[in-house]
Amino acid sequence: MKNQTSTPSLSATLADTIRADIVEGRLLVGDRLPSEAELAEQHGVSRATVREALKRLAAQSLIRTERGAFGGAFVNHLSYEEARAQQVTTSTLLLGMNAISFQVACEARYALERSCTSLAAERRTDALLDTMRKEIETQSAPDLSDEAFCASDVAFHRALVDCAGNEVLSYHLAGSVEAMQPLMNMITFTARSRAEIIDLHRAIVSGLERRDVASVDRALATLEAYTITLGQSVLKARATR
Amino acid sequence: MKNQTSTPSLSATLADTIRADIVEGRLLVGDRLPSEAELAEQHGVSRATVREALKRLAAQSLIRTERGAFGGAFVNHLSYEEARAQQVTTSTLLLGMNAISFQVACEARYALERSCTSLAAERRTDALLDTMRKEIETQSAPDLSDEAFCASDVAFHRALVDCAGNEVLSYHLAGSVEAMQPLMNMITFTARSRAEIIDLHRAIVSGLERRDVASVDRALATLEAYTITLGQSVLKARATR
DNA sequence: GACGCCATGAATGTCAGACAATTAAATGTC
DNA sequence: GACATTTAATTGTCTGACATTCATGGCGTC
Repeated sequence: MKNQTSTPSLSATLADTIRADIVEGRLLVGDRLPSEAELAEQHGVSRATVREALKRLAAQSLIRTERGAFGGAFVNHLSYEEARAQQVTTSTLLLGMNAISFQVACEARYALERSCTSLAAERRTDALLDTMRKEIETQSAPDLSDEAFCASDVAFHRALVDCAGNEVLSYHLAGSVEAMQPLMNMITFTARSRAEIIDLHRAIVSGLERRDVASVDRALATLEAYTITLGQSVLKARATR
Repeated sequence: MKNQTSTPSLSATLADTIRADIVEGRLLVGDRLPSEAELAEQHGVSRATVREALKRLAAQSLIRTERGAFGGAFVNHLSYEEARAQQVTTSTLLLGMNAISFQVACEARYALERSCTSLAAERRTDALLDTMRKEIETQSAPDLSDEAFCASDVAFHRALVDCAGNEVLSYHLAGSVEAMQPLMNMITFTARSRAEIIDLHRAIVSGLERRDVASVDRALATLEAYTITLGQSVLKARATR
């Protein structure tokens, strides 16, 4: 009996009702909800309560509100971008709040990422390979900040997962990769380690080019092991400090 | 000029401010936010506006509110369960709203799920194998409804991903598997197809038992192909109707 | 008739003030 | 010390008002 929630608030209940209407298809994308005043009357609550319920739904991108005449609350079309942004927020918080070891997080991330190698090798396009090559160039700049290096790293891996040519897969993988970024940002990348990583990135691109699944997979495995090593040395440095 | 967002509402801005405080670590888990009245004064807005902002954050499970003296809004500890529930809501909506072909969704789901096979074979426990066996028994009941069959299927696959012994991986995979459930529910499972699926489930368990990665992987691949076939025949049946 | 301007009305966004409900802590009582 | 009562702080809800936004339609001018 962890969560009694003795008296769930009216605004929460109303939000749940409307959410169910949307998720279960009784309200379709683009549909306009009744006005706040109408909802208030229909459910026997005040307008303030209705508004709190609507704000809850808006926070989950389930609805969007427009002002002015013929404005109101509309069932939102959830785009991949919005969905991914939400997933990243949630996952980032989850990772940050649960004392998760760097190793476990890394293991999960690379396990997930490797799930796209076979499709990626099969379907990779020249455009995406070019994107990856450009990111490698960016990463090679000697005066690049650690943050910029990480950002380019994320962009590289996003291009990699996009190679699989499956939007749904890209959505899930990009979310999990991005959620790792704050953890990755703890690492200070020396020139030595950057060179190592860039070499592996090159191996990945070259593997995709030759549609050589095994070599891409091997490069990712090596990258995982290397990243974990880096993470552990950071942790050791902190512990002795 | 699709989204000007000319005047973001005060409650949205305030929510963003507090969200940043949480995500960027200025507010830690368990911290208590100032009372609504104090927040209203601090930010020069009314209490109603503050409340709308707080409801937005509560909808994302970033905070939780308690009533009574010494109650208030507290930075929430995001559990795996809450995080997964949110991810499922988002992903389910994304799949439902974007005219995604069953095949693409299925391909993504199984690609992701197969990312845990190697770890699962290595780390599977007897307890989890037992869970999987029990679900297989449930699925074998001849008078089982389609919904119950699907639910047991989800439970089976959740146990499978849990075998990998990595919480983070389980969180991501369970989310993507569950999000597929509404799509799976469209399928009517004949006795013939249930038998086929159960056989493959048995193959998975037996493969894990023997720590035979390749055979688990093969069973999942077959399951993917078979599920896609089933999905397509449903679509054809609908088209000719 | 065509064009631009403005009033109108409907809706959301915000505010102020009040009261109800809840709950932990302080206080009183035995 | 154990138990009942009061108290104060805080969220939850309601009411009524006003501000702001914006599509529509009417009006006047050319």
